[in-house]
Amino acid sequence: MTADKPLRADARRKREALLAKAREVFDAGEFFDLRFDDFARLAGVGTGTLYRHFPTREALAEAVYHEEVAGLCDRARRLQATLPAAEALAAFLRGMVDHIDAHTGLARTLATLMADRSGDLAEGSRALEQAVTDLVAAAVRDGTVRDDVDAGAVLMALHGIGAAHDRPGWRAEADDVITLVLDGLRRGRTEMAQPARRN
Amino acid sequence: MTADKPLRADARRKREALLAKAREVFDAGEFFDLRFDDFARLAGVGTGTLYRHFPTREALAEAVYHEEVAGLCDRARRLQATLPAAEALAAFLRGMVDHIDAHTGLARTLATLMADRSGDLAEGSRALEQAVTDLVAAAVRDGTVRDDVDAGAVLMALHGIGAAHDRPGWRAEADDVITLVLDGLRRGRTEMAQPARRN
DNA sequence: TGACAAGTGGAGATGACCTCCATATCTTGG
DNA sequence: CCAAGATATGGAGGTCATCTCCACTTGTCA
Repeated sequence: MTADKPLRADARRKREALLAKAREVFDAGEFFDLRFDDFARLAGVGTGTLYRHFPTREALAEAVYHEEVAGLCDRARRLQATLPAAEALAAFLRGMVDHIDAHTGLARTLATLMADRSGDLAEGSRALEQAVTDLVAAAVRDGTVRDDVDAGAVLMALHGIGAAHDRPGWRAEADDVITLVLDGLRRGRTEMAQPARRN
Repeated sequence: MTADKPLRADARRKREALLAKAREVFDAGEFFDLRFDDFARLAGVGTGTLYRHFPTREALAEAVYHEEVAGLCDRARRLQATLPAAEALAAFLRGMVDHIDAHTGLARTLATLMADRSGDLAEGSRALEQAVTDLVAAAVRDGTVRDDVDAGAVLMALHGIGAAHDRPGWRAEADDVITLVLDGLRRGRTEMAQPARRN
């Protein structure tokens, strides 16, 4: 998988410059308002070089996203190691909202990419999904969370939060989504909520 | 608002043709794989005519989306008139999943547009939002649903469902999201779910 | 240090988007 | 019914972002 060849010193430097500038532009939310060529210039690199390192906008985004996700996964692991399962899950989800809130531009960018070509980001997402799945599984194991809903549902809810981040009352609503999910995850309680599954 | 001038017979016909073809292409999920010019040809119309009626892709989408939303709002009103508030809400949300499931291409298209330029669809969305808000408000009024979460949170969750519609286990996960939301909406239950709001 | 490999940058081809206007089609008053 | 004016059409062509290509520079290794 990561059988990448050594990469010349020169090249690594340019690549780093591109990533650094990309992170900056991401956070400013200007990723899509910028001509891709201009972005190259902005990073002090020729167009050709940009395209060599990142063949598409999405590839560049994926690279940034990757580090982002790695950080979040670390956090999930730390929480899981130091808190009871249910609290770890709650803390993680609350933290996600904080994180998105603190990096609005990045959230906007990623939401767009997700919707556009979710395939390209799927690999990065997988790690995040795994982290959430682990958190939920642990809580199910110790009986604090119901076992009849898929962790994917939590991912979907998170996705909704990220994708809708430009709503006026975003922060409050996002917190409410988490509240609903966490309360909904408590064991039992399915009276008015049977899916009318057809065939 | 709708102070549109009469529109010539000819023009109306073309416009209708465009909308019909658009709906078709939407449902097939090919909306973004098609050159906009080619779409005009496909609908049997010149490029100029296409652009006159719908200045942008988004404008065209908005028109299709508008009818879509009108149908959903009707449904919400009917449910609200014939069922107890909580059941109406549940039925509506379950029905949304069915609807999206039955119109995958459309869901994909709308999700993309939402993320890209949510501003353009905001007007259409507003009607849907109002419908959900009404359903929730009624359920809050008769005491079956908690009053401390915003209806916007439900919208966000729905958004997540729509946006993630290409996940492998979509249907089951979508049902689970609704289950979580509905169970979470039941009164009380906030022990492990306090938002750690900062300032 | 020389020679080969690896990487660079930017000029220009490509192709999608949108504008513009000469032409065609409706409509309406006489 | 028919002219005249208003309204709408379509597609050729301009504009501009994207991406390719290759002559040249820079790094690496013996």
